[in-house]
Amino acid sequence: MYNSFNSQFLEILNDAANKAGFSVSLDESNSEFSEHADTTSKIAFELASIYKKSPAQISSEIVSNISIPKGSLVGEIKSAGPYINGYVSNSFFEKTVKKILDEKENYGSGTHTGKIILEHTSANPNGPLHVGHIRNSIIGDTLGRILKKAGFDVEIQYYINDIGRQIAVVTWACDKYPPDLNKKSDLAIAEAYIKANADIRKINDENESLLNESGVLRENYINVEIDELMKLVESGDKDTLSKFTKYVDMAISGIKETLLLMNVSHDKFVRESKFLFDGSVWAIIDSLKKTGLTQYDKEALVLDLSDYGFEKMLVIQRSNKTSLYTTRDIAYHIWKSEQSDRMINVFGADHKLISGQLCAALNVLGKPAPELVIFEFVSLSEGSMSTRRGKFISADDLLHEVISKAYDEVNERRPDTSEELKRSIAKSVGVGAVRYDIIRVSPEKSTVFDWNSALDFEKQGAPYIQYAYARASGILQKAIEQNIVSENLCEIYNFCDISDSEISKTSKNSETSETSEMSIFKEKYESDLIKKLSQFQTITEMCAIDLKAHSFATYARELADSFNQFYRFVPVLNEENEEVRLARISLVNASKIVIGNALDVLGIDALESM
RNA sequence: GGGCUCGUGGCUUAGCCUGGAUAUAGCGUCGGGCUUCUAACCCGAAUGCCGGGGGUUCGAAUCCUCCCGGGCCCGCCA
Repeated sequence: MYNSFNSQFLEILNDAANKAGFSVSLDESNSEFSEHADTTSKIAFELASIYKKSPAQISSEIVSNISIPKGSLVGEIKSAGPYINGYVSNSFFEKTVKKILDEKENYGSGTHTGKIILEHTSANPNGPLHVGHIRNSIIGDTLGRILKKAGFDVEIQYYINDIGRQIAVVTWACDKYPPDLNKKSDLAIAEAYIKANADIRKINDENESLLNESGVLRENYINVEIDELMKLVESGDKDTLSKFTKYVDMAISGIKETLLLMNVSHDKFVRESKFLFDGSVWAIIDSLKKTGLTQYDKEALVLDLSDYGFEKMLVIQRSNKTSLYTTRDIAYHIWKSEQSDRMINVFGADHKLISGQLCAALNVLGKPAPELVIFEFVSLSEGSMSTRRGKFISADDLLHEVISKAYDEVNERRPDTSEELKRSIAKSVGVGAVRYDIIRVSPEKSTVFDWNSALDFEKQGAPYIQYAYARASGILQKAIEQNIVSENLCEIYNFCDISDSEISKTSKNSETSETSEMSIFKEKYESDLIKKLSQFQTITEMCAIDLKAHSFATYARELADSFNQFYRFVPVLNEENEEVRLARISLVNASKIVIGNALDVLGIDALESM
């Protein structure tokens, strides 16, 4: 509804500016949110230099030519120095609430079109997800939900490295140290992987000390065996391949369990090996050779990307003729581009260089490159996390600790509720707290994980928003119990019914109106809340276009804030006037719908009570 | 060493792309509010040379430049 209001504002302003003698054509970029008004335009600044007048003078000249059509969502337009401020009309409020009640869970959906393949998480199957990985998962998942809400057709993929060197290490490791089947499968894989890496390091260290004496570097026999495994798997050796697959599947099933716990889902899990065995990797190597930009460095095939600002050659095939992640990734992206209009990848900052090279290589081949959402690292106070070295905090540990803390909280507040409900609320609150805490910070900020702050979920975080939803539910529940409204909450207040087409009809040919229709919503807390509700779609689309999930988190918090203030100051069930009471119940219902939609976009459970 | 990125009250953080009205919010601190729809709530107060210098501009947290500090990357790993 805010979108409609704003475009009407711009239309009126455009007419007024032309009438005042300024030749302009205003679009969305000429208005913005403002703390001083419901919308504002800075167009006077732009016109000032052209017409050699002060911005304030231009602003007042435009405003004196304003004529607001009857029935408009715009109630008033004023100049404030150089700014031109727009305010909603009284009818805006009832129309907004009505629209929400009509559209329910579809309220706020955008009209964007196009197929997007969004890739996120894609962590190596060598262990459980850690607190760094889930920043990727949560940013990716939330972004996916935002894009879907904005109207895009989104397919979410997890790209599984199932044949790379690290998986050869996993396979070697699990052969030597069989994974403990009593443990969660991804953790069991990690334990073997960590031991194997320790073995490799130990031999390397020993070799280095021998090198000091003899000057000849001995080959690390484990690396030799791992190289052998890679050659076997690439040649399609059945036994080796089935071992790789077995361990990868173990890790992935554990990872999926963690993702499920966090409300993160993928539509497809795509295996790297697909692009090796269907021959596309070799086809790409051939195509790259034809560009004339490749050469051999020793036995390895390398690609010259100096035209794109990359100084070093990009290796696309090892000297032993096995393939590399980079090359398989090029194949993957070409495959994705063939079945989508846009590709978006969520990557950690460590992938910045390689993904830049990937885009350059795709460009060399004349293929579309993905859009990148890069997030900075989550580290530990003692340094970077590393699965290989076993230095990480698993997502499972974090989630279980937070859920357990949430349980204590619920137990204290609602000692009488059933054990089952308490556990369910704790899970929703705990997961929500983790998701919100991660998504609220913009991705380019690097962070240091700290148990104290992780467990001390902020007051105005997910539980705050969930609480606002639960409060709305509580009022509606009571309203039904008291027989004020029917079970299905239908037709509880009869809002004036003016369709949008009637609005635009009147806007063309009517004179300036007094726009004096009164609104049933007279309290400031009501109108502030409704204005926030009306912004849902505008905010969602802004976040979708900018690929900024964290801005949505801010909006959701502000929305809850507005509702909590309304709740505190405006009586609903206790309101004496029956008509006003029904209107407020409608507003509570509308708030519940919009907060619920916001929580859904954030992947956080909406709770009827907590 | 080179490239990328971040630096905003005690702590965490929005705004920066696209310069403009008193710089956003939370935590913490201090003070107030439950016989009224769940206090996981609400209200109020204090706290900022927006890392530092220089520049562009009528106007800079925002653009340019240099410097300082943190993070990431610079593998025939992914």
